[in-house]
Amino acid sequence: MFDSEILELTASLREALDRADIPYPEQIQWNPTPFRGRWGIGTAVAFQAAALEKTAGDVQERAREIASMAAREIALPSGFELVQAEKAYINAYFDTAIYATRVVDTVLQQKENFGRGAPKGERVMVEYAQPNTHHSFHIGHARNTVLGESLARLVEFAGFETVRASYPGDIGLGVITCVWAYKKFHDGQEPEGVHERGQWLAKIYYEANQLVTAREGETDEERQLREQYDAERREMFRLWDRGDPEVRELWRRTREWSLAELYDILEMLGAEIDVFFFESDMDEPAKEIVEELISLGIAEDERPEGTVFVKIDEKLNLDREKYRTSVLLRQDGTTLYSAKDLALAKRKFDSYDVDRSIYVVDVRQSLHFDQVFKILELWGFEQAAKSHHLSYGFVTLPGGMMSSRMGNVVLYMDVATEAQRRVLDIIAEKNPSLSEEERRVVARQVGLGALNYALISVDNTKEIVFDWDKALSFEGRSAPYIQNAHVRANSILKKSEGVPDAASFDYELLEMELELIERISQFPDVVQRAANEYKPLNMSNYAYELAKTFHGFYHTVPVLRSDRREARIRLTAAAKQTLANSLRLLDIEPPDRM
RNA sequence: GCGCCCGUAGCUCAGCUUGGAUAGAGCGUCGGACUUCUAAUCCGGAUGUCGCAGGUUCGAGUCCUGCCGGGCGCGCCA
Repeated sequence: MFDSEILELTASLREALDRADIPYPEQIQWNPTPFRGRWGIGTAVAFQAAALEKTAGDVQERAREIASMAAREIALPSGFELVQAEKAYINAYFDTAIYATRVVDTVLQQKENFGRGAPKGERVMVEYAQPNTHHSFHIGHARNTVLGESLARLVEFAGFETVRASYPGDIGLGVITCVWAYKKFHDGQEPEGVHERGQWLAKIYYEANQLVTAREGETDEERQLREQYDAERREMFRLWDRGDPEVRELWRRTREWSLAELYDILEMLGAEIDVFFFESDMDEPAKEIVEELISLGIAEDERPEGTVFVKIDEKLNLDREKYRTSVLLRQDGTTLYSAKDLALAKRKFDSYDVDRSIYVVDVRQSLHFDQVFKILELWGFEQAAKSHHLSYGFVTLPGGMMSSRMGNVVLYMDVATEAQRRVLDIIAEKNPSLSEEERRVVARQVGLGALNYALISVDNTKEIVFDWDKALSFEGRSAPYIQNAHVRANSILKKSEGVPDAASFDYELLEMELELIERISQFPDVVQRAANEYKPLNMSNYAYELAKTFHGFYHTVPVLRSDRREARIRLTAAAKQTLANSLRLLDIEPPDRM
């Protein structure tokens, strides 16, 4: 927020060093000073300068000399009240009256747009929420969706034109296995209720997989039956591939049940998807693309004896195996997911003018996406360089991996329901004055928020072992902690009867006021950083720090009954706004009461 | 065998991409603060070979190399 002043300061520092004929690196890096109760920036450039001189003396000693000389020589730029050397660091302290006013005024002027970046002139597509149909949405899918939605909000807010894409896996042998079992054992049945129906279908999926999976010590009879079932489902997949009307209709109907459930959950999660791609729609284009790749000499065709594949390492002339071989078509000519992802990527680039393409998909598919991006590169798509697989570790259970096929999953709906139930319990105890309606709203905001925060606030590279109490923590480092800060700010503002139009911060700010203002001022930079690194975790860390600072402020700095009432009301309003903006970028709602 | 990821306090994790001032949180634990702007909060105490070993550097939790431990992946599942 203080770019021009920092530029001026840097220029002044450069001049001072030039005059003394001291070498220094091209980039002069300023960092916040680490001292509490003071607000400024510092640089360690004196160390680098001393090292660059390469004289025989002690670098530490020389760095101190340079720092104190430079601090003396620097003309005090506007907006700073002091430049001084501390050890070998050159520190510049802000004129807090000027900056406090600027920060608070900016927030209150820009409101929900505070922190929004300038348009970047690039279009980003974020693909997330790719659950398979005929399964049910579990907590692992929730991690994916919340991560993707938060990322989409971040890149959009940072200034990218953003397209949200979902890519449900609505076809494949797994899907057909479920359709097969439905027809064979449950033909014509259909339970009431979107989620009941979806979960019922997921149960059939699980049961079907039991029937076609080999068990230890099975009898000949059992084995025969299993092989018969397996043949039946594969036959059904072939019929689907040929467009058999009856199979297609059965598939379409059951598919709708899963999609209805998905749409409902996406709405709960606040994810407004702009475009749905379906795996089944990529089937035909994928076949065409494979033919093109064969004719270009990129893919090799060994049908009917073998498959169609790309030997990527060989094409790239790598001597080590890294990207290996990607198989595009089965021996029988049916498409594999690699071929379908190539078709999807092409559609994104050609029909949606995407400059950057982000895929939020779990870490198991890392090799797959490395392969897809390399094939796109070989094929001549320059956007391949700006395609990024945002991988994340899976959500496991204390007993091990979740698997729809094995039927041991924690369903998102169950967690969401329990989360809201727990919030209602706490409200009953702590805030019984809330109306029924308010309780319902708060339970949703806080319950779902807590879960979202638990999923975002762990680095995407790490696995999450799902634990009910940890995922639904309402204390400490959690969404409710941050939401509570927002509620407290709101509560002060409700009693203040309006926010003054202007106020001066030209007084000796208390340590906690200063920290709060400084923290608020960092928000726009955090937005940019999180968006550039595709890392919602940065924002979740910031939101917690901001809330922590506000809670500290709340306890130690009186607002309404103080002689700095006007300034502090404005500061409280700015804090509330920044908390709200931060929470929204995390796909968490900021409640006014809780 | 090859590739990717992880290893920081008793537990769960930030910090590493951009090297910089005493390595931080939460949970748990011990002790304090509610007739006060909502205690889903705050304040204080205790706890660290930052996996190990080298290297680069004035300076390494952060960068490089090797090793150890764990996870995941590696031609017709997605």
